[in-house]
Amino acid sequence: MAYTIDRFSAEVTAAIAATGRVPVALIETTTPKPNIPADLAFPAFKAAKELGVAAAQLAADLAAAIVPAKDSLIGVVSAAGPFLNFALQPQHLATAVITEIIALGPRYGHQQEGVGKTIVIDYSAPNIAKRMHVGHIRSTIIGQALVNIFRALGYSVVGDNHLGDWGKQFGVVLASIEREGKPQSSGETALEELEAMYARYANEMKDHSALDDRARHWSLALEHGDSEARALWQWAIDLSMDAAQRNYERLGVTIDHAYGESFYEPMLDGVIQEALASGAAYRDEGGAVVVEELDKNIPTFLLQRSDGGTLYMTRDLATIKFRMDAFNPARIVYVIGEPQSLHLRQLFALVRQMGYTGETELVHVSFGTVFDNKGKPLSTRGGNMVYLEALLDDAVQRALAVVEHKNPELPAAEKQAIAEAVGVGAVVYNDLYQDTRRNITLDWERMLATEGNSATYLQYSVARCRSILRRAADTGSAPGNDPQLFRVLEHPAEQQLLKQLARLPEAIREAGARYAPFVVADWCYTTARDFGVFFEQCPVLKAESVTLRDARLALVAATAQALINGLVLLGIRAPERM
RNA sequence: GACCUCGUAGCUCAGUGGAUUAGAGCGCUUCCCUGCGGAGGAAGAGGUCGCGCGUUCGAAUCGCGCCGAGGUCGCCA
Repeated sequence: MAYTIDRFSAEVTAAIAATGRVPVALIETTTPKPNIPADLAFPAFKAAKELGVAAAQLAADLAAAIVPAKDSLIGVVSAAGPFLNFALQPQHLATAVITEIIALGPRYGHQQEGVGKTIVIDYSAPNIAKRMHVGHIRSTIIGQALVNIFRALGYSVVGDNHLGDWGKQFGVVLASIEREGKPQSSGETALEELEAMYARYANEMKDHSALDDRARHWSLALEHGDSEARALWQWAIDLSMDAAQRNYERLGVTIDHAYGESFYEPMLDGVIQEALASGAAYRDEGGAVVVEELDKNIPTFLLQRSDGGTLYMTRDLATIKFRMDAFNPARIVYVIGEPQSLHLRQLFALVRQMGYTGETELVHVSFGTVFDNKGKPLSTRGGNMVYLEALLDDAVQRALAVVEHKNPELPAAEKQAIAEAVGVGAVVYNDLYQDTRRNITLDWERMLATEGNSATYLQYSVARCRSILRRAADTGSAPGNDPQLFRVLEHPAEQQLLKQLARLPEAIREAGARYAPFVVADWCYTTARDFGVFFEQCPVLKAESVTLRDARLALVAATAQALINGLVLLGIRAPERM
């Protein structure tokens, strides 16, 4: 599928090549800054240097030599110093963009680059026996957005929820249950009790080695299939996943698999043996399996404890082997916090050394830590932890209050649904509107803002579009569908909006290439702003002519569609009205 | 000590080699409802792009060195 924006780019390259003045290899075009009145530019510096002429002269010669065909997307071609500028032909732009959005509907922006390739995305990964909190929301939300984006790019995406359901930490959970008894409550309350028990135990464990031994004992019992340990373990998993599932549903998160760390238990011996056999690891005097000097910047780490227990790293190693066998992916993407970047560098270095991954690309999409408004990291012990369910509930309550104020006449059920979409959307957007690598400060007011660069503003823009279309339908008019009609959309605000709509495919590609959902978020925001300007300057229902009205209605419909497509990728719903 | 991430307007962020005005939002100062949703739009004030040296015709952008913030570094995950 060649989108309008791609055809324009291809036509520009072809037009330059057709002059015979510049070798094709030297034709690189760039998107000019917004203040430049052009849509694509050819900076002539390199080519001019290569050809031994002045850049400005080359640009001027090319401008004179290029004559776009009548049906070309290329409009005005001009030289501005050393730059050769190409503008889109306004009428052809309008026709091409609107017809392709109408034709593709929900698939507008989707493409084929990933067809035939598989990507495994590892995300969310909540800890069993704990509530989900703001620390988990980032991986969950960013991961799901990446899943959506790569699917839109045509990849076969396998999402995997790598549950923290194993290891010594779980031994601590079991030991604390042994000591204090199993919580009798249910749901998040039971998880809250488990967390408190865990915290008490872990705290005392630091000074009492007997407690530490007991935790290790339970972790080994679990590994060895002890029935009591397994029964408690399964109970904790069911309890935790029920709670997690409620959060996932609200967030629009669906994860294909949830193998969890425990799934890899039977494979751990095998990978340890392979690591030893390959020479990547050795067993030291104490019995621990050590990997060292993979690279001068990779510190030594362990694959097995001296007591025979396995580690996070052991399970991650087995996980990669399993994923290669099961999915043969082109890439495996880990959506995990920045503090784990060393762990992943170590893991990646080891699997490459062992030859597990071949051509497969291993990627760490890291994200920053969440801090409270005083700049302190969120922690259960610090008493400033924010739990996901409570966060969502609070956001929805606030949204509901606004809906009640703005649109009191709506049915109660619809108001509730709107509040859910707006509240949850705000929380989601807070994690997606900026580069994920940054640390974020939990600023309640900023997060739940309904103005400016916010989810609410994007949803509001869609609602305004829908409102116009509803009113049009009420009076018997409808968006035009004759491509020739759209040629009348020559107003600067219309042209600006059309160009922005044309860029969605490009934005999705870039978001994928950079593992950066914020690129899509940014596109949505810019689109909403361009629509806002159009809305002020170009009356639709009261346009000067029926022709113009119907063409504008089509532009409004196309805007709503494209904006919704972008929001869907982010996991944000857009209510019909709000 | 080593390594990783980040440092752009009062605050939150885009901009990741190109065009004599570095862009948004919030906040601040003004303005726009006899037109489709004011959860909107327009205008203004506000910046030594952490600092220095270098590479280049050209650097917020690339390299090196400092400074500052956050993080990590064999038996947690």
